[in-house]
Amino acid sequence: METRELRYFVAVAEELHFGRAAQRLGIAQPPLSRTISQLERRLGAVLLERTSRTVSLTEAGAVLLREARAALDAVEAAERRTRRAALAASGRAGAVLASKAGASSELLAKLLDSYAAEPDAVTIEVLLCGIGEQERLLRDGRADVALLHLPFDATAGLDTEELCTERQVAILPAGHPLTGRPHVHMAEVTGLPDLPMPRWPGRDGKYPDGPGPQARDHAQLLQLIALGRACWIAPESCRAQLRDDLVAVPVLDAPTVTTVIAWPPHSRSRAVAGLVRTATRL
Amino acid sequence: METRELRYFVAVAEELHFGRAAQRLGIAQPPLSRTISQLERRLGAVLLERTSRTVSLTEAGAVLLREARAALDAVEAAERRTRRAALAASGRAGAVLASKAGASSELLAKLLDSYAAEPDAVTIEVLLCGIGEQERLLRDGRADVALLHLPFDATAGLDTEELCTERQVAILPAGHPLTGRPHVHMAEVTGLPDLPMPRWPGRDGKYPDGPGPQARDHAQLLQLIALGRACWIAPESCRAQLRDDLVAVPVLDAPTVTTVIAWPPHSRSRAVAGLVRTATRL
DNA sequence: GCCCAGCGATACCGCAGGGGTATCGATCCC
DNA sequence: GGGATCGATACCCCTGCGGTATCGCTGGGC
Repeated sequence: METRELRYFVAVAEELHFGRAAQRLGIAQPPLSRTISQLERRLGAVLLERTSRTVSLTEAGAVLLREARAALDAVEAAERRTRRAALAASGRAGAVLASKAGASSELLAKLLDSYAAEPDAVTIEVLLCGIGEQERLLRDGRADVALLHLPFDATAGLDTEELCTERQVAILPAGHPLTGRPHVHMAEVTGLPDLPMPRWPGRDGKYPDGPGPQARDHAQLLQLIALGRACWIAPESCRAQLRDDLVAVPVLDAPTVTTVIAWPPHSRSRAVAGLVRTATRL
Repeated sequence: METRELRYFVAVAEELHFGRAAQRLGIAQPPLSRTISQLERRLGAVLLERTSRTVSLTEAGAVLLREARAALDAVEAAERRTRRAALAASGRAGAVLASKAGASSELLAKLLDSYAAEPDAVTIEVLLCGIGEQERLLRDGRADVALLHLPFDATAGLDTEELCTERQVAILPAGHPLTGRPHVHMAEVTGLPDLPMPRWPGRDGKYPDGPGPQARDHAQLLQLIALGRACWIAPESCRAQLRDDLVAVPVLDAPTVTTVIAWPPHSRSRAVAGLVRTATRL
């Protein structure tokens, strides 16, 4: 199977429409139809059920969609990592570290400082990204290593080392009645009708249903809390970055957050190994 | 990048010889040279250092070799799993489970029995394989799920669930002085000059250096022990399969062995999910 | 020191196959 | 029933992959 065939199939499987898929791929519809038929013949499996009005995935097609995405990610990763290795050899950027924007910035700063002091340190490019994006970045080679936060991020298929564990705090607008308390419980925070939890967009860019306001990033989130429209629960290390108009109160029964450093299991380059070693020594 | 290019590159990178690589690929040498040059030009990276006598990998080439193998495994897995899904849909085999030959056969039997009793059970094909082979089988799609034994097998890049933990026993020939003891310590077993540990072939098929006799599989191993030429340390569940001329003695300070069920993280099919669920309930 | 063997690169050719246009056949909607 | 929509088919062109012949370089043998 060639990656071209996989790319074509993924396009059709996602669009469920040969015409649109062909447009997306920048080719005409007939060669696309032909390629898919060839793929089906070679695999000995019907991948798509076509009536002349609708296209739908068969069981085997669903499997191939899942597997093809993974395989294409791996191919893309190979390409990106090779390019990066060539740059590294010629003295340019060494590795890319992905971290959630706004999270654990002090840990990140300490890590980068300590690593830079290592004798064989290379340049580390930092890629700040959205929630849950790190796994994809690692899989398709845009990043070599990432900081994840359990239990929020999935670590399936990644190698990890634990770095630190911390409790969580509730972020509330200054002046809210609860801010006078030395600590609170989950139920007291999640049950506030006037301060619901904001909703985050999922991977598809859509917001889940619910009562809370919509927030796209950290700045919006903090703004919403300051405006008295929402509250939030976050690792206590975020206290260092809090604005004056926000107050953090420890939540006694919130799950603790563990920050881990993660990398794709088979690709432990010198730069990644050095970063991991430095991180575990912090 | 097309898989054809990756296959070609891997062949050259492994042979470090264009002629032999071309032969292995079943093509002539010139198109191979051309394809590699094109690949290098497109990546903007020198992958191979050629003098007219020798070929060697550059840094970037080593990275691509590693990544290309992973990517090709993923593509192969996509192909195999799709074929299998098509067969499953037409009522044939449902999933392939890999397990070390001769290991934890009672657990395996219980698992297969319990799973078969599930309402939505499909046919499970069992693939008995050699030491350390399971990871590769899972990665390239020849197997969907495997039984692994920690700390011997690597679980990097796999999702796992623990099934059971057991102590280890020393396997000795009947009549050996230590067989009268209720238990022994590691040092007493590993230090026996007359009963060294057998050597196993690695992934490359070669035997490591050392004093012990060479063994290729379980039967040979047991035969060697019965002959008084070797001893072995194994999980205690293997007692059930022991021949009369062998004796198992608990080893107090041997590391415990944990059997886990493992599967590739992104591909949790219905059959795999069912097997895992059944296994954790045992 | 010269020549030959071995190896990768280059030049050139033929054709399989990937991509394009035109069109057909089927289905849904008004 | 006619038009619109969509995937499949027929046919053509040309890219690009693979083949053969050959070159250029290098190391080793005499």
